[in-house]
Amino acid sequence: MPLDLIPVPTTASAACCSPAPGPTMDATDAERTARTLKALADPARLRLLSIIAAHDGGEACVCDLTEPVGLTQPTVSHHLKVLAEAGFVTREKRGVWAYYTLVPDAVRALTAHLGAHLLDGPGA
Amino acid sequence: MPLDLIPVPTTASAACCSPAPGPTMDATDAERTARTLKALADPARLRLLSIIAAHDGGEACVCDLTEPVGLTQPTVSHHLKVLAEAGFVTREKRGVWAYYTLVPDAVRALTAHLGAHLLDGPGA
DNA sequence: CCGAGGCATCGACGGATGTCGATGTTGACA
DNA sequence: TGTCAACATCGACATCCGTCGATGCCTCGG
Repeated sequence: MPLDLIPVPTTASAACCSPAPGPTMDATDAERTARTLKALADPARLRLLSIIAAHDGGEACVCDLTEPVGLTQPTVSHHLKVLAEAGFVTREKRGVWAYYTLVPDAVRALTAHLGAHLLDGPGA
Repeated sequence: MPLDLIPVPTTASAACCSPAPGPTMDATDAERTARTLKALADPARLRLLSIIAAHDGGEACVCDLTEPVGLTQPTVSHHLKVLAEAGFVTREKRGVWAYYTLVPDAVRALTAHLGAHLLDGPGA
């Protein structure tokens, strides 16, 4: 595109609309990070993770979780599935019970990723 | 409800359904944290924050943000409002332009809060 | 005083999400 | 083998959320 076709802002008094000095988060990364954050952005799921983390060994079965959060068993199962798909917990079936275990590295990876892009960003 | 009406699990072979050893995140805190996380759990808002953080001084005006994210101006304005209400950015109007500034402490507070409840939880 | 431009708000629409009851699946035990 | 219990899946519903076009507000320049 010819540069002389771009209208020069003759009345632009101050310096505004600079393109973006440093590199920013690309669309793919933003989508992945947003999906991971969505898994955490729910009161029930936060409480479930907190209860699991409070248990010895960082694991708990569904029957430990249904009553404290005040939701039905299918709903709790659904939330645990969301957390598992996001990588925050792993599922292990022992006999009749299903034990969910916290994955601390998933939490650490998320917080580190946010910090890298928003705090110690390459542009700062 | 009379306790003797509760059927005793005579066949409960293993130890399951323990109440919860350590203290967990209460409902109010979970709701507040979830609301803050929801503000971040969107690809457009993550990119907006990233672009703002990449600018010098951690501030940018709306005209800097509309084109990179590929959304209309009203949509960008809406996302910025969500981010401002969650405390991640502050708005300052200079002349005709509105400058949004990143609040790093908001990001740090969130990640620290998550870590405190899910990693170095009081029960671990 | 009037026009232009940057930004916020409004109203509406489609899609995603949380919740439930009902049902299926699977393992333990008699 | 049949029954019970724990958990997952399904279908349905209400609600929330992201997006847009249209419009209003406010500031600057003429």
